[in-house]
Amino acid sequence: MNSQIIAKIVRSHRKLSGLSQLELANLAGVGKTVVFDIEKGKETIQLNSLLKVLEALNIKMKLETPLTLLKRS
Amino acid sequence: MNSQIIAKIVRSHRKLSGLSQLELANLAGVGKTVVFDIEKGKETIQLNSLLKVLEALNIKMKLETPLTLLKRS
DNA sequence: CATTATTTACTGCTATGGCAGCAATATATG
DNA sequence: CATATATTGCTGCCATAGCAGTAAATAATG
Repeated sequence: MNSQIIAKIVRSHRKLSGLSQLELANLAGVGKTVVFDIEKGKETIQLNSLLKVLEALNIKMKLETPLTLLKRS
Repeated sequence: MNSQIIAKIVRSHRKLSGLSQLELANLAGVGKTVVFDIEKGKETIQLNSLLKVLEALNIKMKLETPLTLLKRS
């Protein structure tokens, strides 16, 4: 997982949901620049901004660990 | 998934790996403040910083989407 | 209990993320 | 083709993330 893959997933799901970047930004409660930057693969976006956008798109983040402990959504 | 859950996962896995926060920070190539902040549940951590720390702990981030497209690790 | 190691907290500093507004393309629609 | 909408790419500004250094508090060890 890296910012480029996140970019593709966000963009494709935004398109599939029929939202513009501005609409998604408003839905997620972030500025449009954040959506632009995420879809551009920016590595330095902040976690909360990314999580807001993912939540607006109904995409869940999961962490997969070698030890199968504490896996939560 | 939120920053509090990420905090718990990072802390528990760091402990299990026998690393201090400073050692983990050095391994991950970030400042010690970043590890402190992640384990404190800071929401405004930057994505690349988080990804570096997760990678150092061998934790993979995955995105789970309603449409089963583009799932990659 | 005393000593060491670790974690937490605080500091000032620098770099930059996030923001709105505007302009320029690019895309879609009639 | 003409118009409307969406996107990308700028801009300056402000807030703050990240940094190293230090010190205090906590935990671990002999």
